[in-house]
Amino acid sequence: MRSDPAGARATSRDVARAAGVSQATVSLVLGEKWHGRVSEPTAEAVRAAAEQLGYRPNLAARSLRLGRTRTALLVVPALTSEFFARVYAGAARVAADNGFGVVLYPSPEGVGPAQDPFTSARAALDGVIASSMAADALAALQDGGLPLVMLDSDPADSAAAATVNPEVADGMRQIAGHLLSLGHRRLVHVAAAVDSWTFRERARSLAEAVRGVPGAVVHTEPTALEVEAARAAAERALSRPGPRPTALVCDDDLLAAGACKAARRLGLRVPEDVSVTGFDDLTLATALEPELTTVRLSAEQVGAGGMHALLTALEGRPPTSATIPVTLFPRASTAAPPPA
Amino acid sequence: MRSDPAGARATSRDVARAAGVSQATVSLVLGEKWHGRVSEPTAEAVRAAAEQLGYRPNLAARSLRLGRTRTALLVVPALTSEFFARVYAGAARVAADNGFGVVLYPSPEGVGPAQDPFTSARAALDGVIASSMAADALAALQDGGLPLVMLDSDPADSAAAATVNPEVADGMRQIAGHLLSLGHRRLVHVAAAVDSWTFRERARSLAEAVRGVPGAVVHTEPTALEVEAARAAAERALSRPGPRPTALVCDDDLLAAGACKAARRLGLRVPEDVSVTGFDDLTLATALEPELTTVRLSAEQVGAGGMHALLTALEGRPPTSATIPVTLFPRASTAAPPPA
DNA sequence: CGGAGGCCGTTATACGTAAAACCCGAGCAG
DNA sequence: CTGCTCGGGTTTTACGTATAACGGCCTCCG
Repeated sequence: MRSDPAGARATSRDVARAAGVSQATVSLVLGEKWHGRVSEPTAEAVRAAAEQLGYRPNLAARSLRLGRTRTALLVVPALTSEFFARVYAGAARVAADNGFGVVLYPSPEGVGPAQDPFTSARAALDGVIASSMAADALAALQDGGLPLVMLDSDPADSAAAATVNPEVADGMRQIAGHLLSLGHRRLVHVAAAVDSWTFRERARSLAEAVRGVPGAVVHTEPTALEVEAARAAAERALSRPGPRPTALVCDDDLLAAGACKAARRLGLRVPEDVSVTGFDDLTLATALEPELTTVRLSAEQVGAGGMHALLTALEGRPPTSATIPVTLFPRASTAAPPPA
Repeated sequence: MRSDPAGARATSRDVARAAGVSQATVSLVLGEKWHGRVSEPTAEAVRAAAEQLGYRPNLAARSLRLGRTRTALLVVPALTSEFFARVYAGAARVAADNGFGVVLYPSPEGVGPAQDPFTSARAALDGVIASSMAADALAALQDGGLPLVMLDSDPADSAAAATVNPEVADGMRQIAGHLLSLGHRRLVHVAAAVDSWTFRERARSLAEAVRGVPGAVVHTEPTALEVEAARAAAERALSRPGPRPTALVCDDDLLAAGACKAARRLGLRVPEDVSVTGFDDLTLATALEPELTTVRLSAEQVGAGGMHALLTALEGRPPTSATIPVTLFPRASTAAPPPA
């Protein structure tokens, strides 16, 4: 219900005039804290006037007045990834439950000059949640002087901030265990060539797991985070001289899709000739054929945990450090290696 | 570079004090419009003080003062879809080129009470871009009194607003033409059971195209927008009594993935026994095997077009109505039907 | 020598809201 | 009768910024 000639939004003063009260009364009534301060008939008149004028509070003015905004900024490296969309969803849910909002800032990859997240966010902020950021990007965020929560990032990058990290090392250990116990010994790590904590951790954990098994080796094949790049990388790895690897351990489900394509192009069947594993358990994992053996890493839980951590930080409590468990989902893309 | 004891952010007045000038001068200098009003040494002193104090303008105060915010709200039905992430990317790019920002509002599907996008957005807004919204949701957005641009929505829902629509009807016509010319006559439309303009348009266009060819029929099988639901739907369609359909026309790539799984579960090969087509050309389309024949609908262009339309609207010019062309990408998931 | 402009700032103000401080009349206890 | 409380409001103020309006001082020209 709006009414005014478009262009001029109604202010609380307009509502006050229409209801025959002062602006302060309008603020009290609509702020829901008028009990015992305003009589019911007056309150009702104010609400009616507000409704009739289509009044919406000016958020800028409110933020300015209150000094806090009940708004968090979520910084993600890329939005096109389902993973970060899910992180957002988790954070937004917890935020909504606590009267907060979440504004998204996809840290631009080359879009103009490196912009300042705080001003580009276009909203006044109470705190920042940064997901999967490299150390330098984090440093910039810390200069904001706002409470900071790091998700999926190296705890060493900022000892002071709260962190929420999925147990990726454990996940990779489970994948390695799964493959090794199936009898695989020659593994390829189709590794995301991205400088971030998660991927470093995945590499470290895989190497460690393999090191514990005599005769097992892992060759690392780096790739960009795209299906085609992963296909090329996997094809390289499968075509190298010497005995063929029997398992492709991919840093995420998208790369695993590329690996599957590589196998097929070389005339190899998955999983009979070569096993493939993913990571994250996105929609893609079960959309592919065969369905991917992967590790489910609940991005929603990461986002939700991040928002919780931020809320406790905003209450002045000391930074927390949470951890999100992961689960192996053995599916159709892995099997025992072919007989030598 | 921040310095103050955390908690108290530096204001322009603090900078002024540090630089030995008035607050107005700080505003002039940092506003880049000081030429001929402030001497170079003074300006330099201000900039130095600002840097040293880690000054960042208070966005709420600035918005309040200026009355406009150079910020647009993008309302999308769901963020987990790569499609909308791309719409955002396109809009954000154009926005950045024009000194604007974009704040995202994923219209929640059941998250608490139907929230008001304008207040939940947490930012003061200049305009709204709504993507793929149903009529009732659009009506709510129009009450905001802000310039509105509709993407991928029924132009009839609001004659007044600007629209940017991909030529989905043309896309579906191309898909139908492709299949019909390959010789297919018994089609199934694996149709998204979502009340929105695009999907209505796709159904309409497909029906129309088939109607023009004697002996061609299309059976509609509705499904939720999920891989598993689509698989079930496609399995139903392929198992119906009577001659088996030879092509599954899916409303988007995700549904096509489900259709492929259905075919495989029934022992049918794609494309030899049954052809499958997608829509949108997301990453998924080329991650699958076989790669999907699909229609590329540039979500980036839709987003970019939406932002352009909003910018012209903000200049007071009359609402525009743009259209985004689509292109058929014939790939490996379609072939001639098997001989009867 | 006086006034008209530049030049380089400063002072003052408004944006819309929330809330602290204040105010007034009525009821009520002492 | 006086002074206090209390309900039901109003007046006032502050948040931080951008900018319009104002004004000293120096120079230059008539």
